[in-house]
Amino acid sequence: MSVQAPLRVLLADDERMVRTALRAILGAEPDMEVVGEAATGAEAVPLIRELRPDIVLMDVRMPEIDGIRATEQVLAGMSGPPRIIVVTTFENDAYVYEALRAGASGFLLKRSGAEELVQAVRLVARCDSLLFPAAVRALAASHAGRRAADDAARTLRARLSEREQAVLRLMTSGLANAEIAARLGVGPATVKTHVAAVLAKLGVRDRTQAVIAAYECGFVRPG
Amino acid sequence: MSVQAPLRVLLADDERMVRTALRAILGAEPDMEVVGEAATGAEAVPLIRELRPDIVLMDVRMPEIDGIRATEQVLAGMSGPPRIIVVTTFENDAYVYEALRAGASGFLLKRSGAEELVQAVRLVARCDSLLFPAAVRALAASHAGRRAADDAARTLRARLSEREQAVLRLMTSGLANAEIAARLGVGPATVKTHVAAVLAKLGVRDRTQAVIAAYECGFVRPG
DNA sequence: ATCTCCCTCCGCCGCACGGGGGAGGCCGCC
DNA sequence: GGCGGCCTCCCCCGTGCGGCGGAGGGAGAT
Repeated sequence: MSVQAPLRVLLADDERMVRTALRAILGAEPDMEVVGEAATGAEAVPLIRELRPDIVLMDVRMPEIDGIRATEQVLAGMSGPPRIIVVTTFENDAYVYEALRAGASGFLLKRSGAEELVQAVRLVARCDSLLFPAAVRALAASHAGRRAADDAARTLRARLSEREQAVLRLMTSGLANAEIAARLGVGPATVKTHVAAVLAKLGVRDRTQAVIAAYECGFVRPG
Repeated sequence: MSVQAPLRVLLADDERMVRTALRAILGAEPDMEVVGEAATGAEAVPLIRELRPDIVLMDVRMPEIDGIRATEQVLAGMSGPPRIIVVTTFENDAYVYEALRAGASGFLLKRSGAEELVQAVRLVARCDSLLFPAAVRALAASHAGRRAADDAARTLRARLSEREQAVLRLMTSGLANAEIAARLGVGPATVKTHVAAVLAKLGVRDRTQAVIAAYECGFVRPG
C-alpha cells in the first residue's frame, strides 16, 4: 500500500550539471523515478507529450523556448497534463507570476535544498497546490490560484473513492473515527480502513496532515 | 482547564418567546451563560456596551433600530467589541450580505436546531469566523469576508501567547510534538504543555480540530 | 469466468497524544 | 512584597490512532 507506483519525473534544464544533480537527488528517493531529460523547451514539449510524466521540473531560462512558454504549450496540448514545477535561480516576482499564469503547479528556487526539492515534488504530486516560496502565497489569491486549487480538488476527488472522500470530509470537520462511523452508519473498523486508505493516497502520516492537505488542495475551503 | 470562564451571551430579539427559547437552549450548556436580554435595537446597544458580553445573538427584525444597524453601532463604538451573530427567519441573501458588511461574525437561521445554535456560538466565540449557512460561504470571498477573517486572526493572535502561536503554526504544518520540539529547541514536555494550552484556549479536543480552527479563522491561509 | 476495485469488518500491537497534576524561574503589574 | 502570566520541564495514565495482515461479498471490466 505504501509501495505505490513511483512518481515519474521529467527534468528540463539547459545545464547538464543541474540535471545530473536533480537526478541524483530524486533518484535517491525510493518513490521517485526520473524518466527523461530535456535541455531546451523545444525538446521538452514533445518529450513530455510522449513520456507523460507525473511531474516536470522546468527551468525558466532555456534556449529556443523558455520554461514559461513550454509550460503553456504542454498544458494547452494535453489531456491529463503533468504537474509542472517551475524552477529558477532568482526570486523574481514576475517569473513567479508568469509561471502561475501559465498554469504551473509549483515554484521552486534553485538554492533550495535537496529536502525541500523532494518535499515539493511530493506535495505537488499529491495535490498540485502552489505554496512553496512565501512569494507565491501572496499572489495565490489571483485567478491562477483559484484555477489551480479547483484543479487540485478535482484530481484529489478523482483519486479518492466516494467513501474515502466522505470520510475525509468528516475528518476535516474534526470528527474522531468513532463519530465518523456513527455518522456513516458503519462500524469503527471500516472507518479505520478508509482513513488508512486516505492517508496512503494522500501520502501523509496522520489525520492532521490529511486535513491540512485537504485545505491546501482546496478539497475543503475555509470560511 | 476545561472549566474556563463561561461564554457570556446577550440576546436581542423582540419576541419574548424566542428569547425564552434561546435562554433555555444556551442555559443548558455548562459553558454558556445568558447575561442579558434586549427587545429592541435601541435597548440592545447600550446594554451591550454596559455588560460587554462575549457573544450577541442579534435578531434582524426589531423595532426602532434593526439588528443590522445595531450591529454597526455596537462595533463602531466599542473597543474589544463582542462577536455578533445575526439571527433571522429567512435565508435572504441581502440580509446576509448586509450583516457581513456591518461586521457580524456569524449568520444563523431561526429554523436551526438547538445543536446547531450552540455549535455556532462556540465556533464564533472561538474564532469568530463566519461560515454557517451555505449562503454565507458563497459571499465570504468578498471584502467583508476578508476583513472578518483578518479580524479573527488578530483576536486569535491576541488570545494565544507568542509561544503558543508558534506551536500552532507548526501544528498546521503537520508536525508531531517531537518535531515541533526539535524546531523550537525545547523539550517535548514543553511542547505538550503549549499544545494543551492551545487546545484549551481554542476550545477544541485535539490537534486536528486545532488545525481546522486555525484555517477557519484565517490564522493560516491555504495555498 | 476471472480479475480488480470497492466496501465491509476482524484481530493485534505499539505509540503518540492528550488529561491531570505538580514544580521552578522569570518578568511585569499592582 | 506579592500575585499572576508565561515558559520550561517532570511524572503517570488511558486511549485513540495508525500499521499490519487477513477476510468475505458485491460490481464492473475484459
